[in-house]
Amino acid sequence: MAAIAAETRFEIQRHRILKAAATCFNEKGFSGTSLKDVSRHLGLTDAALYYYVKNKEELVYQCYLRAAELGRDAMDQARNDGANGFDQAFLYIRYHVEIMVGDQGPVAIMSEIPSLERSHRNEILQVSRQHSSGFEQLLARGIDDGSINPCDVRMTGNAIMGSINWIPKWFHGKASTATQIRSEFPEILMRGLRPTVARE
Amino acid sequence: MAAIAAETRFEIQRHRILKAAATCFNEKGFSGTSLKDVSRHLGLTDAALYYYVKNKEELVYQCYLRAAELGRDAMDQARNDGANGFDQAFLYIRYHVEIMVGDQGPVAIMSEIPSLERSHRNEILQVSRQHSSGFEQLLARGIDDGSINPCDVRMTGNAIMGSINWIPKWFHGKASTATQIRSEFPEILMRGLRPTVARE
DNA sequence: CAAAAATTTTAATCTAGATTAAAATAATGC
DNA sequence: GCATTATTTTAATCTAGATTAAAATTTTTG
Repeated sequence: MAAIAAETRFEIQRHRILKAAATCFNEKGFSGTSLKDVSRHLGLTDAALYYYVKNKEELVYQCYLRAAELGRDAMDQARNDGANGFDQAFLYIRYHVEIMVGDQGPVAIMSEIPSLERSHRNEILQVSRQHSSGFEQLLARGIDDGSINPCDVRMTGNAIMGSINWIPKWFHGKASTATQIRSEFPEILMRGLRPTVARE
Repeated sequence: MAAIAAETRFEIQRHRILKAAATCFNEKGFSGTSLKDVSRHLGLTDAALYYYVKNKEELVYQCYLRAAELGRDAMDQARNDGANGFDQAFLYIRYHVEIMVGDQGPVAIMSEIPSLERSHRNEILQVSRQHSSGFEQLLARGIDDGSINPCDVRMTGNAIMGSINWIPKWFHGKASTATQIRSEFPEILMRGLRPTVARE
């Protein structure tokens, strides 16, 4: 992950393109955004994009791949940093939210998987499933170690991931809102999971 | 809402079309689904759809409109049936979830607003905002009447609505899952909002 | 600075998919 | 059963947008 070596001009530009594409995809969906939409964001011509990606499908694929990688990083980090299941889940949410609203820039939410070509689709789906089940495991661990109140981890996971995935639909880059999301969302999403105080 | 008068053949068919369209839109997005995709679901030709709607944009518009109306109904009902803020919010979630997984059939999540033509877009956006703020009001009422723990209603509302809106992305009609969602989601989404037991 | 390599644009082409008009078929009222 | 109306299909047309090749421009290197 740590790229000490300076990125080449090519890599930088490619990166900018992915970001612009992610913004557009989140707003209008994959099929709804034309390559002109993307290139306009960068002051380029649509044809120029082909110097960086093979075609439009490849562009989404790369966007989704990046999203998947960032998600995986968040998961690794959370597992590493958290002391128990609750903390790990909490941190995972924090890191994931950071990805959605932070400087890593707009991340494409994976909402048009069917548009990917078969092999790409399978790859993304697989990573995505690992991801969901990874989060469910954190919850399960928390229940196990007593840091999380027993619950249906599958449904709870779906609920929480949905909240996060939907963020780009209403968050449009306003800095103060980003701050709010960062500081409140982890608590909001996890507050129902604290173990109830034992009654004596 | 209660349509005692039998629907005409035309209305029935139109309704079937909207449902098929909603299914497709949720899977591939508005721009990603062709009219062939929709008509194939019904054993029709793409051209036949034009007997029922003016054009493709009108099709999304109708889908979104229907979603908005159902949402409004859920809100009215919840306000009517609930005794306090918490109950109303809880019921709203229940009714809304029912819309997403129940027999009213697939409802198009409003994820490609920008594709609508200006006037339609404004209308849908307006209804949608009323809707969000209506839910936030329920939460505020709950905080007021002591049935909900003080919290940021804006962020909490966004979190909850996101969870619900994302459902179609992972729920694909399996009856047992629908049952699970129905019975668990309202509790999952509201469990963090119960007022903390007063300490004495 | 000149040559080579990298990047971008211009100008076509090509295709999927929206849309329409006219023809064909099915349903309904009498 | 016939005439009328409702519905659907067939067969075009039309267009936006993806893609490509060749030319132009910019950047880098020695």
